[in-house]
Amino acid sequence: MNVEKIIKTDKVLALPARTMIHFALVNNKINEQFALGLKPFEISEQQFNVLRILRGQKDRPMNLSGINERMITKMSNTTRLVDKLILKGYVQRWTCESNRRKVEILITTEGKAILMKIDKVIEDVEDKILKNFSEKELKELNQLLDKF
Amino acid sequence: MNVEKIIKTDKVLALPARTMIHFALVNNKINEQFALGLKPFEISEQQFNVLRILRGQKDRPMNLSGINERMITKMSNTTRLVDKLILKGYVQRWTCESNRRKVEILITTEGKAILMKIDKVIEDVEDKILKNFSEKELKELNQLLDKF
DNA sequence: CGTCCATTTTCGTTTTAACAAAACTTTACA
DNA sequence: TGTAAAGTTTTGTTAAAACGAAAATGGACG
Repeated sequence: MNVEKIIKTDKVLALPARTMIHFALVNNKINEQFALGLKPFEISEQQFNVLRILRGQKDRPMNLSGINERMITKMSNTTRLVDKLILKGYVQRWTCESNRRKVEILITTEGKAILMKIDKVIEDVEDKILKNFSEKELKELNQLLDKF
Repeated sequence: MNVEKIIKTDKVLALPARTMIHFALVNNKINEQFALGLKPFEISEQQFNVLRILRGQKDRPMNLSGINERMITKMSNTTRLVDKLILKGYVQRWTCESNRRKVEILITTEGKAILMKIDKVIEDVEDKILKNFSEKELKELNQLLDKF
């Protein structure tokens, strides 16, 4: 990926600015690929994230805050993400017995099933996106990303 | 930034998956900072990009495709970005004499003026985001980003 | 018990993005 | 010239995200 070529400039970009633009371009590329992979499942990337998070808790139900803390979405929208997933039958929700302010959210069997299918596709997408990286380079990249 | 801590997992993530999550987290952080910096100017990041692109062309007017090629937004939305900027008085638009399908878009004096103010803020945001990076590390990061 | 406050979730609204299709102009060419 | 095709921009519609405020419950304390 050549930044200057993509944004069609012949100027020399300052390194920090170039890094920011570079980052945005890569992120865009990644998002496109993920969206493409998820499209056949008619599920958005954030919905997919919710499902992954719920699966990670095994069969322990989570409440909204718990889910939200692990995501980058705003709380108010997490509610709606869960709404969508309920409509599709991938998660269940009920209000918590002991504390009626809370809700308990759990992934369903159907949710787990589709997640397994999606997993394969996502792995392929990841491999495709990262195909130019050696393991060593990936580690270096992760170390650099840690600095943010 | 510690990925596992942020997403509150105690699992060992596969390196490709971790990289993708890492990337998304960093991108989110960057966007938040930029949005915060731009907020006082009541201008979105994409609107800011349009202005920067127009300035880059000096006083040569651009058409929509030209702007759009340098951005990650879809064409149809670039129209609306320009609409917003016209309302604010930062750009002008008229239909091209020689080819009436095209439009000519130009940054105004007001546009250049606000851009100069924004520049300072954006530089600060960049420096803040990248404060943990040495120049050498920034170059390494850019080289790794090129591999995408 | 009643009242105030903190916690948790949801709702309403506005802005932004994605996608598809229409509108308008030019060009080519029969 | 008339008409189809291609190029350029705009519009319409729907889904997603950002932001702020409201609702509902639980806990503390007079």
